[in-house]
Amino acid sequence: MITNLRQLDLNLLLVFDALMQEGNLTRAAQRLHLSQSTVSNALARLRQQLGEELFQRTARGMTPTARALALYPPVRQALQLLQAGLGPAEPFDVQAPHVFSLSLNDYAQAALLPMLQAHLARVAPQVEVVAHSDDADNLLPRLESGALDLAIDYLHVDSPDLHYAPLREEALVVIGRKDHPAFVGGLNIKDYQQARHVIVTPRAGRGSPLEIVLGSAKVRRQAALHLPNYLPIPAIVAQTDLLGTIPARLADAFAPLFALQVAPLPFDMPAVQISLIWHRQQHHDPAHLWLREQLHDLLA
Amino acid sequence: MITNLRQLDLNLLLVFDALMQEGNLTRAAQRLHLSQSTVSNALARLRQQLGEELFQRTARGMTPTARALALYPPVRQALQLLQAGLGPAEPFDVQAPHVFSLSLNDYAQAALLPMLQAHLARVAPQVEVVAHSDDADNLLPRLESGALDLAIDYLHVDSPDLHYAPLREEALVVIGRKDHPAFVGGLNIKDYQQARHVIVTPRAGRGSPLEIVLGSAKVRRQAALHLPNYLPIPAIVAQTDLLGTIPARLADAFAPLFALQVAPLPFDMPAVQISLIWHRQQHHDPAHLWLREQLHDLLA
DNA sequence: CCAAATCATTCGAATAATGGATATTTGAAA
DNA sequence: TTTCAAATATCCATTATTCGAATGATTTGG
Repeated sequence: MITNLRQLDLNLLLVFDALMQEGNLTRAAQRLHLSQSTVSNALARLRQQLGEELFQRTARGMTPTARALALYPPVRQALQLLQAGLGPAEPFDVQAPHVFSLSLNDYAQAALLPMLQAHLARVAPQVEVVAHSDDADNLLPRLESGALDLAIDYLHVDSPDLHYAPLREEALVVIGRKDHPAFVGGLNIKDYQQARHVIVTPRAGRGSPLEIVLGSAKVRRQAALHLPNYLPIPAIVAQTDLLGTIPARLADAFAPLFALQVAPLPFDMPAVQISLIWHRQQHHDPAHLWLREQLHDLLA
Repeated sequence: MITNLRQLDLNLLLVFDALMQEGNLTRAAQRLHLSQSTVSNALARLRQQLGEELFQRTARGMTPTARALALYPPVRQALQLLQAGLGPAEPFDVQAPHVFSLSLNDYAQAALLPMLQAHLARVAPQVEVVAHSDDADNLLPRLESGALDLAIDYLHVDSPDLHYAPLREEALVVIGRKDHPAFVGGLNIKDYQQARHVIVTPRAGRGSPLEIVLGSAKVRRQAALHLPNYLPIPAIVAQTDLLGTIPARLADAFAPLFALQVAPLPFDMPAVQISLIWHRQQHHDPAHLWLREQLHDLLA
């Protein structure tokens, strides 16, 4: 079994690929512009290097063994990747089907995806977007593996492999129900500390910018309710005495609907910088570049 | 530029990969257990075969050119694929993160996904499922490219590349609002033909099993409303004089809620066979195999 | 301009790939 | 069974490639 690719002459994989597709050594040789004997020898070498039978001889050619069948998909896919990657770089075809997968929190989903969707429907109708909820934990590996194309987040994971492009800023405000006593005469820091809060659960070990500012300013607040999402907060706040600290744009949208009071933060905090985040593996991919441009144009 | 992979010695890609990662020819040589001169020669050959400069020499090693940076991701990914594919086949790790993408219509989504999700949450909490709506058109290419792992459908695309596994059968029934006159004294075929219907739009050129049976039995019905989905039908039927022909299980669930009348089809029609559909490229993939088993177990 | 680090080139020996000719194997038809 | 056509394997001489040690050339920071 191969554990290191140096144990194998990768050129033999071209022979394997052709052989799997032709099912016939002579025809595979023709396709490769090689002699039949060369291909036979190559196959023998491949068998020897892998230590396994790959084909069984029949009267009409070669039929693959189970092992060969199992080997074929990754080989085919790898060769296809190389073919595409080494050939001339095709620009992204906006008419072609393509799936992008993004990670972003529920507020960002609600704020950005409709805009993005409307734009895509117009300029690239075959393009699909799959949104995943934000999960700080596996961000890097998922971006690296390509399971995620992009993240939209305030997180700053310190890795030389990640690219960041500022997308927009979100200022935070405090919301509370109509007639909430904390807002009388303006919300000050004492009111804020004495109230109980709905907060968005910090993700695995990482404080949000808000938590960090609160921590360094030694402001303590008591959480009565932890949520994984932002969108339910206005409705909850409207029906309780809890305060919520949420993006201003979100507050602006919901405050009228729920008759909420909105107050600026009673302490200094810079707006939260939301960035596009991607892995350098994707940096030069034409499709990826195109999506980044679209997002940037839409939000700047 | 490479148009045919035979123009290139694929083994050189290992050198390229190591060089990209080390940024230093001497260290790359060490990592590959080759001499420095061998790697230098290999690099010269690679440059010659690609017809492009890939690295620029510096005092500390080699920095990649833009071209090399663009080349690297597909190369890295291809090598990783090969490494994984040629190595010993790892069984699927149910604890590891994994994303499966499925195509199935809205009714199947509602009927199957909660079950699947509950099962996965228990046995494979890190596994995510992405559902895509059914689209007969691009099924084969999307399954082939891996954009879709599985389809769940009654479609039978005749391709030697696709595998089918019967999953379950869906019988169809007719629904109408309470007091709908067509149901008086039992729904017969004349009632069915005279009524107007809500129908699910047949997908690109392909009739559903129902359409086919209707066609060959020369039964004509008039559609008043075409929908792309099944789930809205009960609510629509409840508020109109339209009839709907939908899966019995769906009717059973919604008839009580909307006070609907349910009648068997007034003509002979075998139950619709729903199958798991996948591409042979995926047939041996351990993760894929695992998912197929889970689905099969859940529904049989 | 020097020194240290690093990459490129040269060269002969060893190794491996190639393809023409020929032998062997396969499965189906006679 | 025998025969036959189609196909793969093997042999071998030729050609091409790879390897690494030694040496030469280049780069950049000091």
